[in-house]
Amino acid sequence: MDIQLKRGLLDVCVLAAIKNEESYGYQIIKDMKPYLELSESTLYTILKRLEAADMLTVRNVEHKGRLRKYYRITQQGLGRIEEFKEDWKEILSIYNFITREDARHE
Amino acid sequence: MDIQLKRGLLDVCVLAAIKNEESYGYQIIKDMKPYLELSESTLYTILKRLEAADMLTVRNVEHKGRLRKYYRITQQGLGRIEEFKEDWKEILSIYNFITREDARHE
DNA sequence: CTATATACTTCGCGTTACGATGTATAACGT
DNA sequence: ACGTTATACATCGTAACGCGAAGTATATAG
Repeated sequence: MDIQLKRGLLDVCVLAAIKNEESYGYQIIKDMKPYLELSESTLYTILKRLEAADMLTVRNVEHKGRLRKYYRITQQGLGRIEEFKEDWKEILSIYNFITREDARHE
Repeated sequence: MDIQLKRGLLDVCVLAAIKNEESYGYQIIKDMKPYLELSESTLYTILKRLEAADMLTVRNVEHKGRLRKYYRITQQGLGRIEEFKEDWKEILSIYNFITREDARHE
């Protein structure tokens, strides 16, 4: 899919991935893969951005000698998802504009 | 609306605005305003980009002492709109992922 | 013993939306 | 007569963002 189209969807998508239970980077990528593929560099950048914006909190966990950072969504993060749902109405209106047919040819 | 969400929509939106009949910059902004507001600097950048990509052709017209550039969509431009319709299916799938409810709380 | 999977990090690049600013004419209000 | 708004397009600099490339390090599978 077009890279530009993914923008704006990615942030909310990551929040949605941890909406119901905390998760960590590598797992998030796998969970989102069927819907949206994103590279590791992209995800970890997004996670840092969302943390800076208080959309999620981080918890370090030692797992089989490797570091795992578990991310949990905050109230603000949940609010961001709700905002997206509002924006979606506008997106639909734009979609209708793009796919509308010329009345003269109907 | 979130700026990022507009990306990827803008290009196709401009193409859609001239899909049925040629138009010029200032008019396009007015036509799109109910759906999507964009600044002049943004639009003219997009129009140049689309022209470079052979998505549209330009025709200079003298109108009341002012220059008007009429833009007409090409076959490639129409193809781009069709591509978007394909991408839309993926967008919907992402939307469903974002707005899905936790099964345990249903 | 080598390759793959797991897990997170950093750097640099290219694309892009936009505000600010500029140029120039016509129409409208008072 | 004069100022403001509308018309119409152009350029520049900035900041945000996605991603490929490369790095570090351990565990598991073939």
